[in-house]
Amino acid sequence: MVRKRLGYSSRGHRIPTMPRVPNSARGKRSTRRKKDENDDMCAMDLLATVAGKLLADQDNSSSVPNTSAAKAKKRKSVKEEHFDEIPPLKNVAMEKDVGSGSVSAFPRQAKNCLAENSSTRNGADTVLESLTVKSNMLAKIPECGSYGIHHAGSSSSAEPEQVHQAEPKVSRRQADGHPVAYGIFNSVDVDGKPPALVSSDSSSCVPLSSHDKEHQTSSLYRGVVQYTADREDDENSSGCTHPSTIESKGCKPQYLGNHRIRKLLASKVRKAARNKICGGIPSKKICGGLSKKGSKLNLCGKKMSTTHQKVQRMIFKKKKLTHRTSFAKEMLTEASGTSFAMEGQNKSCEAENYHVKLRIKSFNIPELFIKVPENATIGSLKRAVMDVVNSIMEGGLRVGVLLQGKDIQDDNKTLCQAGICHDKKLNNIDFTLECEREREPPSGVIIQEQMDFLTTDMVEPLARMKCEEPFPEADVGDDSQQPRAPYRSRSLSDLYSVHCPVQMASQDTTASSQAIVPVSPAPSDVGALAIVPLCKSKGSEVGQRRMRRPFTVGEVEALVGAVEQLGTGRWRAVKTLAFDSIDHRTYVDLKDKWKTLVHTASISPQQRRGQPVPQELLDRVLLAQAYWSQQQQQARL
DNA sequence: TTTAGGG
DNA sequence: CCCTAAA
Repeated sequence: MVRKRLGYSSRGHRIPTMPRVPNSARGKRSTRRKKDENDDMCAMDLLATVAGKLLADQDNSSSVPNTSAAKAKKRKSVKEEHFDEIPPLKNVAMEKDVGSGSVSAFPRQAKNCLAENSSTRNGADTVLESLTVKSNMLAKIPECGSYGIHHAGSSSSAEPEQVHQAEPKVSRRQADGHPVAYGIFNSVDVDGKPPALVSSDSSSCVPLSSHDKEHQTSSLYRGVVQYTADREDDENSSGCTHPSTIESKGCKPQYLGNHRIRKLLASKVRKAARNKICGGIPSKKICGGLSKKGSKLNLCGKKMSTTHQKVQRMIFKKKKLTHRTSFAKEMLTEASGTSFAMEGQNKSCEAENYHVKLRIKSFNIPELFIKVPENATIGSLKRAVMDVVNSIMEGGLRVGVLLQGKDIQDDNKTLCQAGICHDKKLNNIDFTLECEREREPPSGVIIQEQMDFLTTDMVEPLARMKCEEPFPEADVGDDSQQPRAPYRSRSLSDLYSVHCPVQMASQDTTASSQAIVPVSPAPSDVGALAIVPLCKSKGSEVGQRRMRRPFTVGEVEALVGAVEQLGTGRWRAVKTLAFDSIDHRTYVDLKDKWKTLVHTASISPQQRRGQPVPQELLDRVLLAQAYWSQQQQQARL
């Protein structure tokens, strides 16, 4: 019998008579995420939804304004609208110190259409088409990578969250889709030195992420953020400064009537969210000099307002902002000079190691749309902006690397392997900052209050926003080797080791993203996890795509062993047997992995990608696959 | 909820 | 990995 041949008999495997018996019922994650959407929904709605989610974050986090708590409570609603056309009329500059309010912005979704399409601006009043914000921001990046913003002015040092609270809340709903990119840093020098760090002076830092809040990082960078309006496309201007008018261009399909489209959209959203997430927009790229396109998020007012509507439906003005942030150019102290954000240099010649020198001068931020009533104060507007910015940052960031437009996802690959060598020209490298976090939007949210709040003049001295530099970036500078992964370290591995009996192969997950990503720690090893701060928080947003976590050799080994024993039709059992403690591997994942293993085993080694799986395991895969396939057939008969 | 497969 | 039809 086959069994014999395989040696299964020795193990006492039983023949699976019923391969498909489900064992336990543990569910994993639900698969269906988007169902909510109505068919009818148009893209706008979707966007709105996303935006709402994003906003929600803000709400949570934001809280009290420094100035007065009371005020804080009031909220204004800010909505973003999609008004496209609006050229960036005004720029609002936030001055560093000025006290200010925070403004919440809504990210625009890149997705499409939404906002952009609509071209009308509303009231002319509106006004802020584009905001240019210049501020010094300190962002902190929590360990997680989330950024904290500090507001200086306010007296307080606020605890992190507080800073804004007062601000109007923005309801965000959908944010998912887009990642928000913030420009956070100004420049990163490869050398690793962060440009000037600003200490948080007066300002207190407020971590964006509300949850984590605690993190404060040490180094802060200051940067100037400019928002320019760009569309998603904006190509990049290196200068970034140009505000572009946004027209509806970005939008593509406005209305998706079909199912298919919707689906697509949804998935795109999801993806976007994942990647960018918070922002909603697609990730932005950060390019050094070149601008990349900033993504925009749009929040659609419709949904958002739902709740809000409640009270006052104020008239909001819409603003569109796009921003690009060029982070503090000032900061660049050292670097200054070059316009490019990134440069590859050969400096390495020096020797030692070949280091790739990269400079990230600025990051682009997606467009933000804010709606505020005409009678709102400037302070409130500022606050709203701040809010938005904070919310964006709260989520935690993920850094992505694009080489010639292609996203390099293999975190284990060395720069050199990826084509980023000291001796090459690196004019095609882009970095993306994506917001990781997802939160649920509080639904209705606060809009009205915000309004009130607007009224008040609270101007708090938030004046400056400082952005701390995220570690990753810093790292980048330093070691050319892997720009992106600061924390990386092995948090994942650690986790694994803990949970999984199997040893993880050496995988070095360097990817920053991983580091950032929340990993659900097993209860037991929390400590290990700590390293990875993520904000994952509970639910990720709906749309988020899970982070890619390649199977390690150890996992493959465990999978193969389990399948050998249980067969190929009992994934739930396999999960329980070998991956019970590994939360992020669902039985569907195991099934999928098995599928790929079978495929991998059947192709030539040269065609295989990723970390090589020992041939011995692949042989077992084929054997087990053959054996169990036969068993299933017999069972059928 | 699981399986099983296509995408 | 995601998404879903079936079971």
